[in-house]
Amino acid sequence: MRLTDRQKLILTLIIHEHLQSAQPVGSKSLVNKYNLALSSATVRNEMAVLTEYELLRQPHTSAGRVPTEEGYRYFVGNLLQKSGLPTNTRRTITHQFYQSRQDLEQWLKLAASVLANQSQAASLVTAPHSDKVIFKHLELIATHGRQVLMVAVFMGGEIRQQFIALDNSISQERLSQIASQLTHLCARGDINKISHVRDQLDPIGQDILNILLVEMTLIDKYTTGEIYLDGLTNVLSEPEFSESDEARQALHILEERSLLENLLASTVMNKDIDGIQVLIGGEGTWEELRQCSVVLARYGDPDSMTGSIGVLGPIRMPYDRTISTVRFVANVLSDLVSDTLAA
Amino acid sequence: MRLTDRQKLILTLIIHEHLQSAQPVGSKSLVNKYNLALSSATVRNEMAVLTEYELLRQPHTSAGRVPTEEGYRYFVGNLLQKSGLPTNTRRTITHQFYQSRQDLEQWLKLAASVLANQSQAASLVTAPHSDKVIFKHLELIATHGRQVLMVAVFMGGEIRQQFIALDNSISQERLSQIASQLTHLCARGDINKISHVRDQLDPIGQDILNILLVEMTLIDKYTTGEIYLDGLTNVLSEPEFSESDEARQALHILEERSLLENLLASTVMNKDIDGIQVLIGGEGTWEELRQCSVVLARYGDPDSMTGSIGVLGPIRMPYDRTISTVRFVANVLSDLVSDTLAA
DNA sequence: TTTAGCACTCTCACATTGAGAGTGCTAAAA
DNA sequence: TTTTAGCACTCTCAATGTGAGAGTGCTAAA
Repeated sequence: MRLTDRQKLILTLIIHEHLQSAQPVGSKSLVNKYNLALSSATVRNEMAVLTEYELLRQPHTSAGRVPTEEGYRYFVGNLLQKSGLPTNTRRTITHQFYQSRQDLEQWLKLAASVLANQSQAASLVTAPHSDKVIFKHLELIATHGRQVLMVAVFMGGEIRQQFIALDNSISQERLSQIASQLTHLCARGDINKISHVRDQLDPIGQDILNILLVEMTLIDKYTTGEIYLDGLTNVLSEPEFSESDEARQALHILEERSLLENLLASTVMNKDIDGIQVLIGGEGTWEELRQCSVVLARYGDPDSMTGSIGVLGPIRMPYDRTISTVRFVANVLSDLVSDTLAA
Repeated sequence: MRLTDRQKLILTLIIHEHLQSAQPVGSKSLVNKYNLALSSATVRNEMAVLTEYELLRQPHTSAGRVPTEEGYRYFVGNLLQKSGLPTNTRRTITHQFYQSRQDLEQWLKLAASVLANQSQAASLVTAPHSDKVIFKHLELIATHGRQVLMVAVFMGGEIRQQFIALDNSISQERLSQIASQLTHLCARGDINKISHVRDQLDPIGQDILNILLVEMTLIDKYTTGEIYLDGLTNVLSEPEFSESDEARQALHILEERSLLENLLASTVMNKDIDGIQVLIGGEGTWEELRQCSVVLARYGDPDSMTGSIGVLGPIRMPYDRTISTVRFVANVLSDLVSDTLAA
């Protein structure tokens, strides 16, 4: 399927027009609005060809044309030239980041918020995560009563923590001692090796080791830690989600963590050159995303820790703008993270 | 405004009927459905009285009656007898909790999930928080590069933590030393006292102390830490939220953390006997909640740490069921928390 | 290859209509 | 005094019809 320049132009204009109106686009109105040096009949003929190619679709026999998912894919893949964000937008975003606290969590929340606002859609941001989870350091902190906070640090700076309830209350000194012992025994170890040190521990140490092992299994299994969401209500303003049923389906995937993880896991693999991925209409795989598009990127250092950021909105989405925003925010996050993680 | 028993019965039945149908309830259908030993005319007369009292409302001149917010309030306040959850539901819930990991965070997430599922509405759960924030223990954990995780533990078991980026990379040993020094200097101190110890610290210690002070101010200011939400998409299935605009407004309050905190803060004060609060239709104060009702309870130990749990749904809500569920989950959480926090 | 012209199609907004459900009122019954 | 049967009236809602408007495909001429 090779399109002539004129066909490309018409496809582009139809997408552009449909983006604003959310209505089918007719030949006549297109010619008028964009002052084309063509008659509507010619445009009609070209439209017929594009419809033949399944890049356009007619909702009804005598209605205008609407881009198909395939049409959007062609547009994103072939017609969209890489455009940057306006300078003042970039400045605003950068400014927000450097004004926030020097805190990873703040940055991630802010990233989600910026993405949601800029794209007027829902956004998601995952914390950076490493493939290699090599244990580095353990800390046990008595909080109150029998409750203890266990913090495990892994190479690369990733941490996992959880509250645990011991059988008896133990002093902070004793806890620190156990933590130090475990840290030395397990240092630089992977999961298989670590289970061998159990014999050298007292019962409490063994309990904690067990929990640590569970946690390390989890960190291996779930490729993402915390997921930050924002702008969920934005998608409700889109006309395609005025049917609350459609909206529910779309938001459900964001609320159900396991769905979201699947989505991220399966798309993380095949990046295009830019590291930006655009998933349009579920691509036949994601039933819940049939009405949605997702723009994803990874940030961080591919050699150590990476995380994902993304925007979820209706298929009728301003892809150029969204892609630019996602790309820019990913770069900002990469810079911030690699900066603080550098020795 | 004193109602006769018959008026109370009719109000109850209308609410019950409207709960299922989401439609205005007419006199004739009410008599038929519930086999009342009354004629529809009599019921009509009583309905007229209740309408006079503004407990019922007529959407249109010749339509059936719908309960007003005031009607629901009367119902919840005067007609609802305290009913427990069915035994097997209680068992299911309890089972889920005791099967989950012995971890505060898991419990809170589970509580949100249980509330959302049982009530088929949106739920919120805040972590337990104490009014008195007395510093107890500080831990500094090197993660990677210049990034350090600071964990501050307060009396009662509350913790606050954040990543901080130091100017230079520092060894874990040195960090532990600083943490220990700060712990001793600040132990049992409140904010005002703590700032005096600054002189006794080296520059790095002073930096960290500054951040600690900020964090302690924050913990004082924001009365709630983490907030767990669940079941946001549930409310989208209700017919009153089929207008996506209504739905957006309702969900927005849950998404915007500051709004949510205001809501919690202002309602936490005046409890009814049971500790259960029911906020119907925003009560004139909460514009965003005009279409919603919220059922709130506190859990934990009033003398040390308490948190909030709640359910947000449409005004046409099964209050008896929701209240029972909220009460039960609050009790379960209280038990779990006080159990692990006991020495 | 492009375009003007034309007949045809389909949606959408709007008005009309009749059935159904509900109400209030009045006068009779309990 | 309270309840009820009966009746006229009101209002919604779904179904139906209608005409304007926008769009299409096709054909024949430019």
